[in-house]
Amino acid sequence: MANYSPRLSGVFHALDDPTRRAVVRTLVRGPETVSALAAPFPMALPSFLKHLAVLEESGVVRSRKEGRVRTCELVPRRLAQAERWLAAQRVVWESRSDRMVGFVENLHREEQARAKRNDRAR
Amino acid sequence: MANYSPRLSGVFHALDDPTRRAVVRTLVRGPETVSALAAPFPMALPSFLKHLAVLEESGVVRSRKEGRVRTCELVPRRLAQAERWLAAQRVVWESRSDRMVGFVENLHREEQARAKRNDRAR
DNA sequence: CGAATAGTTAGCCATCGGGATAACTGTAGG
DNA sequence: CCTACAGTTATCCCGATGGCTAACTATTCG
Repeated sequence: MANYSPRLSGVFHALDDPTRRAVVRTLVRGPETVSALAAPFPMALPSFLKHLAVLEESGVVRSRKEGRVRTCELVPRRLAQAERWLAAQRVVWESRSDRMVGFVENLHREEQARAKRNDRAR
Repeated sequence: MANYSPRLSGVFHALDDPTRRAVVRTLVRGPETVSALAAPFPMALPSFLKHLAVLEESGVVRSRKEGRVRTCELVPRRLAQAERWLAAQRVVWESRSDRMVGFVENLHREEQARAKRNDRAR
């Protein structure tokens, strides 16, 4: 198995901050410049740039500079990896729940059978 | 919109560490005691307990103590919230991609039309 | 009872994370 | 050319995180 994936850590870390999630929610609608992205936030630009750096380092965002303007865009692949990890856990959990349901149904059937036997024995 | 959700931050933060993800991967298969969970990891127990504390504080894991044994179990709801957030972003991205495809196809049609006009004009 | 088991609490350390300011670089535009 | 604009870099501050050891509590079992 060996599921140590540092990439996944990077993505989840990138998403653990409200500012960075807000940036993602903007970028899913299309590319934006740095200043356009930064505008809604009450923090200084260098502080905001650190968030962008985290997003880029995690691979969630890519950017290129033309003239003095840097344009950022989303890279959906990493988000998809995180989503798939969560889905995989859910699938295991749900399959277990199914077995639990089966287990409980078995208990019920056995209970009925026992009741029947007792009935006949009475 | 106001999507600041500190809960989501907690969940993503809980998942940004490989040790904690490994714990989740164990717990989706069913409840476990603290020592059983800690056994695979090369760290001291108090260090491991901090990870468990993060998982519990985020609401991803719940635990109860019977006698001297504490048993942990997964709470799937929080993971589901994170998964839904990711899915929502993907949906927006994909709808945009659809529009982009339409846009490019339009460009192509216009290009063809222009070529035709030029053809006639020639 | 006494020893082993299962956690827990307390405190120490180094590094990281999110914020700030100040000063700088490079590109447009008038 | 020179000013305004869009980012960038360099530091600093401080609280949070992830690791450790040591010492402690509370069960269980022989």
